[in-house]
Amino acid sequence: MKLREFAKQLGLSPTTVSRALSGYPEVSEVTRARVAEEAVRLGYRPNVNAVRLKTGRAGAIGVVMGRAGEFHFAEFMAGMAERLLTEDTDILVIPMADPDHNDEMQLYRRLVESQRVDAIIVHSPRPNDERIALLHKLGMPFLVHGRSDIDVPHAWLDIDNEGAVRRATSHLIDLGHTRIAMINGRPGATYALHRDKGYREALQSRGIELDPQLIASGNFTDELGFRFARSLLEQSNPPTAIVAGSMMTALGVYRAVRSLGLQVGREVSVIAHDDVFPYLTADNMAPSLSATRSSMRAAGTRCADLVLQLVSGRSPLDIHELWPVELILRESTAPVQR
Amino acid sequence: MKLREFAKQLGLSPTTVSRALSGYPEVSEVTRARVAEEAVRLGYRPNVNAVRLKTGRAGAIGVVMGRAGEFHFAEFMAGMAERLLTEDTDILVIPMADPDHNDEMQLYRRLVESQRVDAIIVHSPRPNDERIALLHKLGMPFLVHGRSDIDVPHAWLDIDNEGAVRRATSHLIDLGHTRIAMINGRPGATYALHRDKGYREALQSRGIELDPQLIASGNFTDELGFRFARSLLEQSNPPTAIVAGSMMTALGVYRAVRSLGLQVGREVSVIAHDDVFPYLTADNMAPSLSATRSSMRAAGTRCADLVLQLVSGRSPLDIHELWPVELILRESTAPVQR
DNA sequence: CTCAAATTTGAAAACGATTTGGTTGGAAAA
DNA sequence: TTTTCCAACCAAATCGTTTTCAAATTTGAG
Repeated sequence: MKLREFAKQLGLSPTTVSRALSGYPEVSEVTRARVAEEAVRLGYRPNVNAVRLKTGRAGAIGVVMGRAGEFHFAEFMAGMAERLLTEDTDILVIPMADPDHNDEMQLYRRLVESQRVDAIIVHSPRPNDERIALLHKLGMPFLVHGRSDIDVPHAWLDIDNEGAVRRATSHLIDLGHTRIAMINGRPGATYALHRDKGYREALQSRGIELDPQLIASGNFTDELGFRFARSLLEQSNPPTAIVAGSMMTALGVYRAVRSLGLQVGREVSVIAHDDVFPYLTADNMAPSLSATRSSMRAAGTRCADLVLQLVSGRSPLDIHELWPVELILRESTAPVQR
Repeated sequence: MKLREFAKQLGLSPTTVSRALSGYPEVSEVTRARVAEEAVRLGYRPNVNAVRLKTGRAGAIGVVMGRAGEFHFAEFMAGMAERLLTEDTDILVIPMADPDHNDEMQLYRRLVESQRVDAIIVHSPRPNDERIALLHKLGMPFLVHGRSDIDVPHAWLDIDNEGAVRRATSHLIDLGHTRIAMINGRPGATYALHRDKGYREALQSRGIELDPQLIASGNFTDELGFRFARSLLEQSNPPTAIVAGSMMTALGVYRAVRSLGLQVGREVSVIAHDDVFPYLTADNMAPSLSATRSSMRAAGTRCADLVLQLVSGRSPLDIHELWPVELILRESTAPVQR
């Protein structure tokens, strides 16, 4: 059913019908009601492509998905979806070609030029992120999930990674730990730098010298957690505590500790960061896992919200949200054994 | 840059340019080359919305995302993305409103009517799935990821859940186990029925009577695995083996076993189904986890491929792929202890 | 009761591509 | 030489909306 047809059935012009449905003021309430009602009854629905062509709006916001298939991606998306449910806006998932650099720039450029999205969400930005510069230059609205130091105005939402790790580390120091290992994310992303900073600051402020051997970084897999923890704990001067970075690495760390006949929450304390997954909870681990917590799903919801505001004209200049992170203490952290 | 403008710069008509770029035969090779080259140089790119309006193609395939934020969703998507990278097709993620029934039908209906997608992938179908009937009725191309008994012709791709669980269970029986518990997915979905069937058949063919107490079902969370395994193992007549359903429930089961001072691969054997995640591998669990394995990512890739074929006219009638599942034996399965 | 102002409605021109149904000029066939 | 055919190109219609500008209708003041 097309507009023409539908309008004819109502004995109205396409103009009026279009206006009635899009909520313009210059149509009487009585006809608006009638149009709305009949639209449902006869099943009229504007052709989305025609609308988009005419209005120039794409009706979608783009999310570039890395190749790694990060496990928190689904949660973030679910959060976005929740917010966009009532909106007439889609989520467009754009696969990232290669981790290759030029290619990624090409990807963003093409995405903008093809006008398939009204805005883009940029994940895991780097301190000096070309994507941000590019999007800004191209005039595409975008929201950065994470932070960047780049000298280009942009909207962002991030969690306080630095503070989270600082508090986690400090707490371990409070418990008497001095050899504290740390598993970070892939080097390059700002959040990894922030975590590193939080870790260093906590140590430094308590006069503990940093041992570079105690730091690892890479994708948040259980394997990384296992290998690193295991190799450290086998050494002569093992750490007594580990800041594990993510739920998956924490699983690996737990396994490593057990495999050596040690016990988490006794010989080794562990704190991880918990993005809050429905299928794997810190509370349920054994022993329950102390964690810095921040809901990835909530972040997705809020990001969607902010992007909608961005699209409808809000300036990116004053969109800067830094979410605090809670530290929840459970059984995996305990005073250092002597 | 619009087509008009671009064509004028080349001294050609929009017609010829359009044809040159879309690979029509009635344009000379030399002009085609020139057009292609200049398009890159001047940065001309057809407006996607105009193309879609004119051709009636949406250039996107829809995937409805459940609210649960299942952890395998990201992998499936990553797989799809891989295939669609070179194609000019987007993935549209549609949030599912409520698990409420009517709403879901509404969702699909609206999705089809709004013409935002060229095809839809339906996940976790039920034996008699109204969504399938609806999509068929509405004439929207779709691919079912999973199977349905519904009496409507449709394309599908599924893994052999029944065979996988049958083999897993049989193997446990071969090892001497007779009390074998089973954790299934949410009741209702066909795959859960298939798994149940595989389980029952394996038992029956070996003359083992089924104990309904040994079966659980629900979302694949570590919590479910833990609670169920724990409660069973505390009983007077505990199972000696558990078919754990998923990696996450397997984690819970492992925890439960350990929490009771028992050992996986000794007092209790465990087999799970592994969708192959980069961040959590069966091989890395301790003890390493015997698993039926089938790559979710590969399924995503293939589904994308099939959907593309569907869109370009291939009949759904002969698209039926049943993927075999490998059973990989590791340390978590061992002969029953006596 | 008139006339201007305010409220509703419509006709037609976009939006930016694709595609139908021609032209055109030159080579091959008669 | 004339006719036929083909390759290469183009003008204009079209996809289904939104929106500008103008017309018709109603309202309210004088």
